Amino acid sequence: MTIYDISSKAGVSIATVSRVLNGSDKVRPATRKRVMDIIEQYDYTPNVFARGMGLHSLQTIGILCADSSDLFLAKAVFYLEQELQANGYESLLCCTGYNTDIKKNYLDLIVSKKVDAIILVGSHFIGTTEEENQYIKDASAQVPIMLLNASFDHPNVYSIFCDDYATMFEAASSMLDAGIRDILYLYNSDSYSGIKKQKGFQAAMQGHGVADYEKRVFFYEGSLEQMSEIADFVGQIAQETTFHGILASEDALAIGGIKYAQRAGIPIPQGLSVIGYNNSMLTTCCTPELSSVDNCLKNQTHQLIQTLLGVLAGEGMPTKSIFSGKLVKRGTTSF
Amino acid sequence: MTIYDISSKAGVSIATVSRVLNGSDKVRPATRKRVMDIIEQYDYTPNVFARGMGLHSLQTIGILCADSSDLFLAKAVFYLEQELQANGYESLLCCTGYNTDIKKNYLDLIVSKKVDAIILVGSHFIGTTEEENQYIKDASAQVPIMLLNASFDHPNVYSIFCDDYATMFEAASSMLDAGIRDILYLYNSDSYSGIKKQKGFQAAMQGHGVADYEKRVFFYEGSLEQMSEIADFVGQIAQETTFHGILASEDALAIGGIKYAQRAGIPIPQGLSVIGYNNSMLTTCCTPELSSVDNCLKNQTHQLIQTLLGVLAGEGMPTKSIFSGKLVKRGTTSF
DNA sequence: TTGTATGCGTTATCAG
DNA sequence: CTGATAACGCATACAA
Repeated sequence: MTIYDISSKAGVSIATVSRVLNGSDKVRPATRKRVMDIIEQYDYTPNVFARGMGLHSLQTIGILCADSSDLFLAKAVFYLEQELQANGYESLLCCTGYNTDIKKNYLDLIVSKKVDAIILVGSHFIGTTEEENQYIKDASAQVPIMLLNASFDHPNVYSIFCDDYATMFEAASSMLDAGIRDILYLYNSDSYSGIKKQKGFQAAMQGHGVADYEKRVFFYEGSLEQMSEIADFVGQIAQETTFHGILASEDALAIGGIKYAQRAGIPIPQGLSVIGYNNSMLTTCCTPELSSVDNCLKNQTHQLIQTLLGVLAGEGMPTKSIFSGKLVKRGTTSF
Repeated sequence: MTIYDISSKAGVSIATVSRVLNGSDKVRPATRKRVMDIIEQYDYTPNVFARGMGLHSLQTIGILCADSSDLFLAKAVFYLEQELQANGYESLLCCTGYNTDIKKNYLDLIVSKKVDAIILVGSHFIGTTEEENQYIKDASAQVPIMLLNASFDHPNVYSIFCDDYATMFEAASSMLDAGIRDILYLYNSDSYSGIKKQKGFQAAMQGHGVADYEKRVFFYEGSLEQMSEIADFVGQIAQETTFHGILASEDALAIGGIKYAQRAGIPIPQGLSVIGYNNSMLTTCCTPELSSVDNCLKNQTHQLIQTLLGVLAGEGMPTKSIFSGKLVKRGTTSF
């Protein structure tokens, strides 16, 4: 079934069929109905390739993320795909892994697929040097780039993110205000957002006059799927560092802290306060349940798609949309 | 940049450029090099739409799943995407949700996108009646259908799954053999795989001469992200049913059981044994850690892609690939 | 081994 | 409002 078959069966030209297909208002209702009937009767669907050639678009958005099985990223991808679908766009998903060099290749690849825009999910795609980010500039010359949970200043690049610095600053401050000054900071990523969080923590500690805060920051290298190993890690730290609070850049790390405390017989939150980040489903898995920072992912993804639709429609859209997270208090904190 | 530009710059015809592009061996090495140099110099990439029209393929596989943020499905999607990517295929992701009617529309949609094959992730796509599954038959007339964690007999449909019946039978049997006969079975899905698991449980109970096993099966309706609500649910059951073992069709449900026990002051595993399913990251979040059934998802996805590649290459491939899961013993069981 | 000509199924630009 | 026709960029059968 092609547009020619339909046109001959309906007794019109292919141009008219095309107009009906694309919802042009310059078709007489009677003609439209006649064509529509044939289309439905034969269950005709336009060939996407031919359509792509004409439109230079397939109504498809490329989604790049490091690891779609990561709790946070998976949720982001899910929300994005749902909203895109609702607006008539398909999603081409690419999982790049965390290797920097490979990301560039994937971006090139997906650009060559003629997607209408590209969404970079998570802050792993933004490096600290100009050179590292050159590949994003290059891609942005071809197609709009949307950043979720990251920020980058460049034409045709739109950033939607949570102000992780301020949010972590507040989380740390609330713990400090509660009189807990010997806080451990656990993190596992030096991504754009990871660095912001850490700076927020440090600023809060500094602001409260805590001197040795730099020695209280620990990087965890292992997998976030093995909480007991994270607990081991915290246990090692505990041998040479005293702490009564844990702030983590990821819920999983915080859970490792809780597990350590349970092993060591430290009561939570009396002997140790713990705050996680992302407010994921993990927060309700442990006992007591984990207080965590909600970075309002759903709002972010919604804003991102709205911005994207605006950009594609040629409207002027904000280059940056900044949200602020908030602490969701549960059983691992008493303040 | 088109194939015409390259051909004129290289002083050859577009046919030769096309041959170079497609790795035909009927090109003189010198000519090939000359063309390749121009291609690289101008960073030329063939237009995917035009190529698609010629080849009737975009080297793209459609992936349908109900919810890509579900722990199990997310991992499956991740593994699949990685392996497809490694074999030169792109992934078009669609999250359908759990509504049956909507699934059909999505499948039609993705078929119309001319994907080379479709992977249905999870058993939610298979119904119990012929009529429910008609949409799969229809789609299979157009393109190969791959089922992950489900089974369906039809030409051009390939099933890769874990024998959930036998696996759950064994898990239940091991608990029964340990002398625990008052077992609670928790589940949250009547999908193909969900039914198999439940039947496995029932067969084991029956085989061990437990009479009232049908009254010990409970369906949980709520979200799997709120473990405390699951714990509430288990608490309600406990008011009228005695049990010393819990078998769950999902890790999250099992964790709800653990949380209930912690609240009620029941020691695990002394007073209650718990076994989950999927062996997800949740198993290491709780204390004690959750014994769970590993359904070897990674092996399944690998086998699926191998089968798919074979099918696309026109080779004869097994219609069904069946794996068997195994119980990973952790702290919530003592046998 | 290379070149020519044609088809692929649309969309879009003109006339009418 | 409708129809003819020219792109669109590539693959490929057929010629040379």
